[in-house]
Amino acid sequence: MNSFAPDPAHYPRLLENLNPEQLKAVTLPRVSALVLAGAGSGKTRVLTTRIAYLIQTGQVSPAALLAVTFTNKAAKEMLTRLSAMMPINTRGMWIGTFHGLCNRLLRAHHRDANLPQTFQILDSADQQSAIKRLLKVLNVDDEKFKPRELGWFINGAKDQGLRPNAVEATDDFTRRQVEFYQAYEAQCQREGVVDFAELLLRCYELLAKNAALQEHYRERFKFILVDEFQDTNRLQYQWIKLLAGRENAVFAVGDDDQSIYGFRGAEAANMREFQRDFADGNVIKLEQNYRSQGNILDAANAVIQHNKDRLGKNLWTDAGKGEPIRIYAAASDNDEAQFIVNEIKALERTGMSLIDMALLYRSNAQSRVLEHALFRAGLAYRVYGGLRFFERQEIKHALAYLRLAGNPDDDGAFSRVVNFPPRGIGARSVEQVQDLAQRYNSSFHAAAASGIANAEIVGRAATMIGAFLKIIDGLKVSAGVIALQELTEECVEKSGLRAHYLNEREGADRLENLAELVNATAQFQEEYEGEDTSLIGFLTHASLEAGEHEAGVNDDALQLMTVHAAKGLEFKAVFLSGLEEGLFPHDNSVNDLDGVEEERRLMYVAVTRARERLYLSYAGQRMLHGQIRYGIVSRFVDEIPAPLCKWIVVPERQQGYPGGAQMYPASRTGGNFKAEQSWGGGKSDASSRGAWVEGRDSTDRAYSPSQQSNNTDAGYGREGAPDTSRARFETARADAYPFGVGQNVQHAKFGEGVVLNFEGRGIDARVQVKFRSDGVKWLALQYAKLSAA
DNA sequence: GTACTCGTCATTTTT
DNA sequence: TGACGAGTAC
Repeated sequence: MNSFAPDPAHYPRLLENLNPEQLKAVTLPRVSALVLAGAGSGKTRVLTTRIAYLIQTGQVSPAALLAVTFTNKAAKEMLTRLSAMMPINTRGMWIGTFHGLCNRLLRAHHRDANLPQTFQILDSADQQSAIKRLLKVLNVDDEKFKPRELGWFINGAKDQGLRPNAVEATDDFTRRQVEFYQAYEAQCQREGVVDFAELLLRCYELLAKNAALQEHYRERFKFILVDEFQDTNRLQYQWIKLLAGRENAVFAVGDDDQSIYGFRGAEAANMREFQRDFADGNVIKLEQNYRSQGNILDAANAVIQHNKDRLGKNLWTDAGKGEPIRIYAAASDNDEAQFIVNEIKALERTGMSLIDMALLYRSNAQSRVLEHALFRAGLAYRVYGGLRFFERQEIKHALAYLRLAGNPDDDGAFSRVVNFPPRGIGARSVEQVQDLAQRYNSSFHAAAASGIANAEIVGRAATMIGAFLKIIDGLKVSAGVIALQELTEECVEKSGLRAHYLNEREGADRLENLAELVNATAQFQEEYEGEDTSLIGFLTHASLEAGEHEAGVNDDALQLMTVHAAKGLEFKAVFLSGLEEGLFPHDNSVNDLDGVEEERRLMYVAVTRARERLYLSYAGQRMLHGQIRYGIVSRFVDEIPAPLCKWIVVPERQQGYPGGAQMYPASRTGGNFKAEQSWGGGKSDASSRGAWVEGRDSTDRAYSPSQQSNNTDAGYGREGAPDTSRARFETARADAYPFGVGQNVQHAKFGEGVVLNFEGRGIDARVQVKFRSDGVKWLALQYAKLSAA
């Protein structure tokens, strides 16, 4: 009997506690299927349980199955769960990221793929420098052709599966870009390096063009499982189709409502295509949510229902309604931050740990104000999405030496460290080497060597460059003799990196990281024992898994991250900040429908991260790009049904946050709102501070996060439920400006338009108007002849 | 080679 | 506002 034969004593337990849909998905026979898995519906569980089930029932051997994810984290998670479910050696199984699996295939068939066995992988930063280098060589104006944009162009084309000759170029600019793309490909090929997109495209072509290989792998992978299918781009989907052929079963799990990576080429439309191409009606919806309480889920459903292009899905839970969603209209960004701080402290007092709370925002720039407030309050926090370990400057430098040890002809690595640490090889000398390399059509290293030999490089430059070459050659010799860990140590030492950082004022951290790198090599050797522990293996690992070094994950700290980064995670309490038009949805997205729909999915993702408590907040004014921006509440807040929400009103705060009361004068709103208490003994003219909230709706109920103790000193006394938030902002704003947002106006020259936004005060006041024919414009109120229409 | 000044720019991001 | 890159001055 096979080692993967069913174990009746074991596998029924796998299926325990699955709901009917999950069970159906897990136990599907060998057919293709699309599993529409809503947020928190047990997606990963279904995926891994299916794998375990297939193996344990003997339907497939571990080797005949391929499961693909987007992130290393997801792949790892799958492997971990799998090992926990059944005694199995997951090593050698084809479970990994698209890039990881493609890398594996390309290494195995490097000849057929026309790559050196030791090909190196360029990460985004490496790719950028490769592009810059090429721009110099080709003498292209990098003002007109920006490296970043060229990168997008190239990656975009590759993500579509397009080689230069297949890219349609109807205008001159595009033609130039295509030319550059072609030159870039030639450079990469010459240097034996491959960027991320190339990894996939090259692998796709390998299988597409080589019938024998295609046949072999189709024969092998009877079951293909895809995670986060909505995030696949065109090329990735083609790759899956190619591997699947007609026979194999593709089990695709995804959620079109959580497609938030359209901007980097993901095509949620692949899900519809998949239904046509594969599913034969096998669509399973997982709609029971095990994460969030009812109100939160209802809010998420209500928001996402505003999107038109959906496959259709409605989450439900039997967990009960839970807490209302708390919404806070802050006067300013500082006020918002302070509110969040106070609320977090209050939650902490109820016994919730910081680690169970997350503070989310749309864009990274928003974190500063929040961090500042958290820091002042002495709350531990951790910001996700910073620099990753293998992306640090000193690490990249050390890796460059390692790469040169493996392959001295790696021009990217050569350029990076030829004069780092500084060894007197200036820009002139480097240029000289590059020119020679072009003339000889050789690598920088080879050009430098012959240049010195032929006395084309002379004097001081020759001495200095010669010394550098000597270091590289020495490392190369060592690479063949000593183990990876010693080699790394030698790199750090002989390159002079260690000495350099020893002298640098802020070098201590860098030295520590370099020591950590040496540790990482040791760890790598251990972890991958018996596998490819070579230098190349480690370098590949470094490019493909840039940041698995997550320090301090276990500390009890509040988690700060963008909404994007929060996808796939869950927290007891979620604070979603900056819910203002222009920020979320972001300005750059509001002009097209697809853009707004993706933003709305982002909102959906954000909301569904919360298990028990969800706080939404927005600020009437915020510092952005060094200027004060006046915001109105996000449309997404309006899309949440009022009965699910509780509006939190804060009386004047002890310290007083500038811009609060003054911004929203009481005069307009009638002022029958009176706070009954003063919190913390400050001047408590709450009528001016709170006046912009319509008093008639306030419930005057004391609020505390626990709902157990009244009126904690977190400082919130009231909750109100005004009709709509947008209206409130307009009322307030009407004092400062003669027009309200949303109001139709008439301009002498531009004609009819609608008011979108305001900026500045007094004589600086400007108004943003969208005109029917002339688009969106900012007009100075002082000069523009605007009248109400 | 480094320290400075100036200009520019400003979603989201994994591999 | 503030980060970063390019260019300039020593």
